Amino acid sequence: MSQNSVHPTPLSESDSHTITTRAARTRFAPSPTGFQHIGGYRTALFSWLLARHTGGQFLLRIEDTDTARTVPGAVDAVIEGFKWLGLEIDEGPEVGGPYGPYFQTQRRDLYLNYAEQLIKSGHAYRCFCTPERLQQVRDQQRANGEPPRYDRLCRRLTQGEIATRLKDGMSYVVRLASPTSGKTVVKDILRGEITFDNASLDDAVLLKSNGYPTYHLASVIDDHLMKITHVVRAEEWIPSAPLHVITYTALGWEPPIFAHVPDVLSAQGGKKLSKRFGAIPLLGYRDRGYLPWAIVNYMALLGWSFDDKSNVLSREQLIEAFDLDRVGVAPARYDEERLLWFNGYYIRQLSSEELLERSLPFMERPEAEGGLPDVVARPIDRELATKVLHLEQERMKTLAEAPGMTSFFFVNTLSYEPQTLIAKNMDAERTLNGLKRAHEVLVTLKGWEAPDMEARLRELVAELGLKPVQLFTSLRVAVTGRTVSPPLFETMEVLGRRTSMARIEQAIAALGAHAS
RNA sequence: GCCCCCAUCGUCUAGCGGCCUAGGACAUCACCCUUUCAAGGUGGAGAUCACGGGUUCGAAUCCCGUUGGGGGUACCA
Repeated sequence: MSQNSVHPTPLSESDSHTITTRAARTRFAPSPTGFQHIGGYRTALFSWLLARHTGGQFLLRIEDTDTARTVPGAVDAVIEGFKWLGLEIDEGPEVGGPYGPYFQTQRRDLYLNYAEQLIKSGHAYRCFCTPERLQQVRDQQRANGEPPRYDRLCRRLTQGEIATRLKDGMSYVVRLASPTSGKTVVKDILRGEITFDNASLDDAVLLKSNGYPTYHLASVIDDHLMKITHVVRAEEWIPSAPLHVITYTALGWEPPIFAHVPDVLSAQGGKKLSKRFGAIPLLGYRDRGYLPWAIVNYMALLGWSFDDKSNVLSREQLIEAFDLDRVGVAPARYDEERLLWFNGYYIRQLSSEELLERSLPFMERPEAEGGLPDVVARPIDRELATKVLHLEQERMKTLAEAPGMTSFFFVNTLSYEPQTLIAKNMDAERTLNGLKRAHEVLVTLKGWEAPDMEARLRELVAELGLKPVQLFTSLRVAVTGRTVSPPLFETMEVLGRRTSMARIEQAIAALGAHAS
């Protein structure tokens, strides 16, 4: 088997069925050269969902063969990201597994052996060309309007010439001997069959001169050895997919099923989401107060849909419903508004305890990092926080908003413009009077419960011939220091009698001074 | 340049030849609820299904072309 074209069979109905029903082993194989963002995790999510849906396994493999670009901490961050999202990894670094190691740098001998095997079988060859010559060739080709490709100089070397160079200690790479005629078909479960003219293929480097494999070799070998059934990866891999198919075949292996999923585009423009174009690392969302499942739910619907109306999906529902067949092929744009909506929705679903546990870290961080004012003692009173959070729950879009929204419950002194005490269609005098009368009414109250306050204060509103807004606005500002707050009476109840009354008194004083 | 992928409301999408005078969600607007803001409810606006040719009794749905966007073109993944 050498330079023949590959003749695949079309994807039939039954193929497509068995393809998604048998237990799938999938993998996410990032290179630790940076920090993964929503785009990468979305691809990983599809992989994970396929594995879970079919009762298979999801593995994590670190493609760290580009040692120069490896970034410290990137591996830990990826794993941390999966943990945070709640997507378990069945095999990989940390958890191990029967097909390890899961770092490609620890599998060098494997790649070397297979490269050797490919050379022996004539599917690959040593190339002694220098980078300079390669560059020169490409420049020339470009100048001639030809597609830049390796000119296969070393493919024509005789055994003797090769031996001489080896003896001279010349460094070399190993290249794939791509077929030069015929066609190679890549079967993609999402896109059907993609046909490539072999004449347009390049003799890709499989093994670098430093002995490390390139993606093209390493991923093929690992995916096969790790028994990966479905390769779910970004669409940027489509152009090199024929090389992979050829390599599988050359090694005598059956290629896995490919699913090239579309990119996630940046919010601003039609560019692929990336650090350069508006992407933030996944864990950045955790720091910004996002709930992991809100992210997962949002990501799942970026390029995949269940039907014409499903929107909010639980973990169980998602796993049950997910199918590769329903993954779209058109790139989707990242939409922060929609993500925020999901986040707000899931925050509203939280129990009091969960809301507390999730919000506390945000409230307790230093003021400079967005936490409550530093004058508020840590740890924060959990009982108070629970009540307060309950009041703000349906208003929060992110957990990071908690400190800002609730600070007036925790501080001793409020600071606001006395002017804001005066409601629309009110004046200072009537406002002052209203506050004084409200104070009188509240003082006489036996208990300190919202329904009571509301009943008595509404009577007062009627007595003063005012509209509820006219009085309640003043009280709101007096008690919270802001014009926007949770419902007034519940707020006062949580705030407590002493604090509420003191604040109303302060407002009266402030307004008195302001008016005079 | 060459190769490849893609194309339905602003955004995510449903649609896989007749159920479409194109459905849902986010965003947006109005109204209701209402002590503010939210949440919730109701309703509206918003897509000549990129364009042009076919095929067909019939096309958003199939085919071809055009345009537009994206990706690849490394001893990076």
